[in-house]
Amino acid sequence: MNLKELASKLGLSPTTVSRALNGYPEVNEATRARVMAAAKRHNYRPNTRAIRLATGRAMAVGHVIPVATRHEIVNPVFADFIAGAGESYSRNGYDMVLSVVPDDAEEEAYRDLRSRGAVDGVILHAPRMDDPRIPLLHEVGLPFVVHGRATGAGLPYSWVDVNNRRAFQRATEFLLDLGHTRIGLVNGLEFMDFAIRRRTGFADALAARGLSIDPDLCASDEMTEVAGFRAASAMLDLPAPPTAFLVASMISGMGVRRAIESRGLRMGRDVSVIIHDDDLSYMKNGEDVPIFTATRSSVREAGRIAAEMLMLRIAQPDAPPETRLLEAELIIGQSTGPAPRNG
Amino acid sequence: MNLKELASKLGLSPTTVSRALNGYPEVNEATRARVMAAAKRHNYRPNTRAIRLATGRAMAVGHVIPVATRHEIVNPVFADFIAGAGESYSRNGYDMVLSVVPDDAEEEAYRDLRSRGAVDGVILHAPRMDDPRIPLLHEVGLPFVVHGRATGAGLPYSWVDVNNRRAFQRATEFLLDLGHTRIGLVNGLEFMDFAIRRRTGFADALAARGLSIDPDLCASDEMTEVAGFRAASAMLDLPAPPTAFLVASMISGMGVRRAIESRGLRMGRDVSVIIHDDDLSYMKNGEDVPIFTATRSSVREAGRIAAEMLMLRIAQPDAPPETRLLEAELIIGQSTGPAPRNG
DNA sequence: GGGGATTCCGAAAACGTTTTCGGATGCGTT
DNA sequence: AACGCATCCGAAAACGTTTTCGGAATCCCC
Repeated sequence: MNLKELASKLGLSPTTVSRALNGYPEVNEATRARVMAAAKRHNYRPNTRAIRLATGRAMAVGHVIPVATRHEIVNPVFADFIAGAGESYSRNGYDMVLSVVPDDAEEEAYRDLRSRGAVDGVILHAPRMDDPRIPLLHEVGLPFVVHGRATGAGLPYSWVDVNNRRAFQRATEFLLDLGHTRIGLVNGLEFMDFAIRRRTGFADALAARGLSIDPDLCASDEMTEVAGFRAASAMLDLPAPPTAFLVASMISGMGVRRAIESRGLRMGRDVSVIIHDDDLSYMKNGEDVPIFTATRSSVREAGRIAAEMLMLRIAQPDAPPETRLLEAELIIGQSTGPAPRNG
Repeated sequence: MNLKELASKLGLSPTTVSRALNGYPEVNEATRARVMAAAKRHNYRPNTRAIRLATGRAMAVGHVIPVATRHEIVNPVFADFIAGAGESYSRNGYDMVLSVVPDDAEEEAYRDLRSRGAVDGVILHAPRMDDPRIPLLHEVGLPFVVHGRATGAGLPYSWVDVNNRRAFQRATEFLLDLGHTRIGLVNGLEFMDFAIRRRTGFADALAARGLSIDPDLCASDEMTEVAGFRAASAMLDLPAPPTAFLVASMISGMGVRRAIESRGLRMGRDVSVIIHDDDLSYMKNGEDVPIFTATRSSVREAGRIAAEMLMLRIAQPDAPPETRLLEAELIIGQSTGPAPRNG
């Protein structure tokens, strides 16, 4: 059932039917009602392909996800962000298209999406320092919103991000208040912008108490269970091991916990741990009482917000960039306690 | 730069340029080369929207992911499957569109995708027993491939699945061979088809040794860390606790491990654990030597295969359904050992 | 009852491709 | 020289909408 058929069934022109369905004012309310009823009865749905060609809009937004060797982006955090964004899209009649490409073809993928006219805008994931994708997207004129920030990007752009610096600063202060002075940082990859900011927050809090970073107590790696285990193990085997850890994610945190417990130590008593909790639907940090003390910020909510922002930008491409800084809350769980007396 | 402009720049008709670029034989090789060169020079890319309208194909496949109350599908396993499928799609010039909808609107979402002409086919996720979506997709005539199987579906359909029954049967036999007789099953939700099959494999192996299932040693819940912890805790607190666990996923397994260790027991010595390992990129089961003994099957690979199958079906909608049963391998890690003498 | 404004609707162009149908040219064969 | 057959190319229709432009009623107001 297409527009022409529906129109002839109603004894109207396609023009009028189209206008009736799209809420244009220049159509009699009586005939509009008649058209609506007929459309519902024959469950007519306008052909997306034709709409897209006629209007010149794709009514779709893209997420390109690089894959393979270097750095794995397909992680649970990403999945939850996507889910949040997807909710916003479908509420607004947009489609979400995911483009999985080898990581050396990412820039090409953006150009491609743009010139093929497959999407109206994109979300940029996992920004790095001086991220080349930002000037690229400006150049090709594709509206975009960044999830995170990219230190060093010359041009202004829209972003939504968690206040990572502040979150880790507060977490560090909390540990310091408990008497911990040797704190291990199990960070994400430090070419990622968020990891840099977290490290800064960590360093700032230490500096404010006259302490400085011990390079032996800093690790930077993928946020996997195994990497967390490896990093924590190395630090715990030091002559002067840390009494507390600041950890980049829930998953890394599980590895850290395993390292602690496999040495016969108990988390929360012998060694304290604070993680960053993205509030993932499939990785809840406990039920009523949190397992880990954590800095928490829902990445799913961030996805919703980023999507809304992007659709707004698409509607008004010349509006000034919008930014949104989300504060993480510090929630107290069972994984922290006062520093042991004679560490 | 569109086709008409490129054609006039070359002094050719749009027809010829189109044919040259799409490899049709009725064009002189010399002019084809000239066209190709010009296309590359002006980096012309045909407009997807126009192609879709002209050819009547969407060159896109859909994944609808229900979200909200009932059952959370946005999990790491899903993410890895998507990544695998996405690789296949982009290699073949297909787009992947994700439709995130409230779970009571899932059927409507399929009808919508179909009648709007937004996709050429879909992948069906997380099939349940007597899944109503299978007859629905048959009815609306949308090519599809199921990830998993749905016991009770009357009509034939294409699927790719892991041999879950056999995997859990083998794992159970392995534990029995080690002398374990009280084995706890920490299963997924048992309205999901794969969970039913795993339970069957478990029961079959027990029955073959003259044992039967103890209802107290069976749990069925979401595959989260918390749920795994809860289930294992309950069983370990039984008067006659299990000496081994069979666990549905890596994440549940971490909860089980936490339950074991929080009781001062050691996994692999006091209590054995076998998990199912989907070989997730972000949840590797150890590096060189696996942490958990596991039945392993790459869900990413399953995604690749399912995508290939779907694109084939789209090309030949009348071909008979194709099926693909993947065997899981049993890999030995550090989480299993002989049953303790006096359990 | 004549004028302009308002209301409602339709014909046709446009979006950028693919595809059908046919036409022109050149070549080999009789 | 006539014919058939490849070979190569173009005009125009088609895909299913939206949108522009205009036209015919009807209404309102003096």
